Amino acid sequence: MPNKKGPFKKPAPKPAVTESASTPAPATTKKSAQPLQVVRGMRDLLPMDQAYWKQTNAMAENLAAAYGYERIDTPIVEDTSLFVRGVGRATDIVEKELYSWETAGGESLSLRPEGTASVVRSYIQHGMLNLPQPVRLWYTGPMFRHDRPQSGRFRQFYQAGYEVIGDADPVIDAQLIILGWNFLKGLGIETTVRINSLGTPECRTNYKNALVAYFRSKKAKLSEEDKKRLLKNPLRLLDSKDPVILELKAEAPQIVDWLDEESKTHFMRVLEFLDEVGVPYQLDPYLVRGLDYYTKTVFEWYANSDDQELSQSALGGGGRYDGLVESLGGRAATPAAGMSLGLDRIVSRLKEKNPPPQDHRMPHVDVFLAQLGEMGRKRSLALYEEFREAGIPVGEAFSKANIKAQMEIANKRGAKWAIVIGQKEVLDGTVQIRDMDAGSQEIVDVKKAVHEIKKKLANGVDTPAATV
RNA sequence: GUGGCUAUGGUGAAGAGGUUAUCACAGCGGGUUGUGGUCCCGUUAUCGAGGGUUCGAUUCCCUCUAGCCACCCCA
Repeated sequence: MPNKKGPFKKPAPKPAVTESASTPAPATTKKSAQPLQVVRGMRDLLPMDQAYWKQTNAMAENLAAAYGYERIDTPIVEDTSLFVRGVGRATDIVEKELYSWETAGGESLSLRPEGTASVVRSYIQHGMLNLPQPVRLWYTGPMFRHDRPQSGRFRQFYQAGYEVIGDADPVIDAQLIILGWNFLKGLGIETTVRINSLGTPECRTNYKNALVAYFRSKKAKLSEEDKKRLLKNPLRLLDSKDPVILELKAEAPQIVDWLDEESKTHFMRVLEFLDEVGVPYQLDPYLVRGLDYYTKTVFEWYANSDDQELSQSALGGGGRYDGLVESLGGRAATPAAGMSLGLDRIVSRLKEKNPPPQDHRMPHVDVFLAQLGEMGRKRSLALYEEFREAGIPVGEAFSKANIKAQMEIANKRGAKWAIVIGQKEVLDGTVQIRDMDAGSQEIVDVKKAVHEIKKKLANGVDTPAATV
């Protein structure tokens, strides 16, 4: 629609149509409509999975602190040209996966498909080159790619990324790899890094030429698809699964042989650093990555798994991008490197490793208030505040009248004590404290209820914390 | 974007061209009206949406939507 300003724009009042009067039509009006559901490739992160996300996000934050990264948040929406110039026009990410639209003002905007371009833009825009170098920044948030959904592949997915801008030393590359490796290891996911070097743009061009020349000589054997790729992005031929290519690949020139001395040394040193720390890696001469900005080191983490199916997709990746700052308008050539981790995939691994309990657990409380009658309910409502202020985890089911139902909930929530307040207790100014394990009850002055529970909590054996 | 497979209550499953669509778990309500974790009973689906074939479709066909798998590619 040409005039549409955005998804939240209130629709202009239509000339009175009879259908829905003043109230918005409830979903139940017509049963014939397609049920409402999430947009393709999008998903809800449900309560039952939040513990895994929390754990993952905590890891991201802790490692950021441990390695000296500062948090940065950039907008989800950027000028389309940022990604065209940054990620590369001919990449799949830009060519077919970018969520782009034109605003009423005629700007072309896009949802970020990755984080690095934005961070570099911010680095340039805010003159971070005047900060002590290198600048280490980390971020986390949703990314968007209009891809065909599959398991572990969403159109909105989450990444945590770490960027080091302003330093050319190979130790930076190595430490990024170590960080990611520790990230995954800390969550119980053992990985191996696949690593390669693309060299400088010059090496890459030379190599590309050699590669094109090689495949040209075999052109007769190539499929139409591969011929196209030969023209557009010959490096992509290397990760083709086409058996013909796989066969030809064995004889094809390898990038390592085309690296200049400096790139070669850089690469060797990265590997030496990895050896030093004992991070397992695997040289992969065909690892290319789908973003144009990479130079020299590129890498991806793959889970060590006997299940080959699952080990197909990378859990994260990154590399050096020495030319990006300059190509996005930075004043000087500024070396940089970074990496990002796929949180959705990590969370799904975590969940596989530690399946959630079958029964949906309600949040644990120490004390549960069970009330009877209107007076009891009022007194409980007030007492609830006392417990809350005292910092004692307390639960309630004030909307239930039936005490049996309330006791059931108290039990489900793992309360050690239930406090029963009915009409009788209100009149006496007391409460009954029921020990849920023993089944015994005692009568206590209502004013001493909180104090009494505190005492019990203090000398009672610490209840085994019901985590997750 | 291309091809294939799938779609039954909140979840996981079973089912047959035709009177009340089966089972388990969860949820809610109850078991004579002030007490839990066991037990018993009740209750929750116009079988993804739209259309077609048929006397009749949830079951057959088409389209759409979504998920999964492969390709493409990546996180």
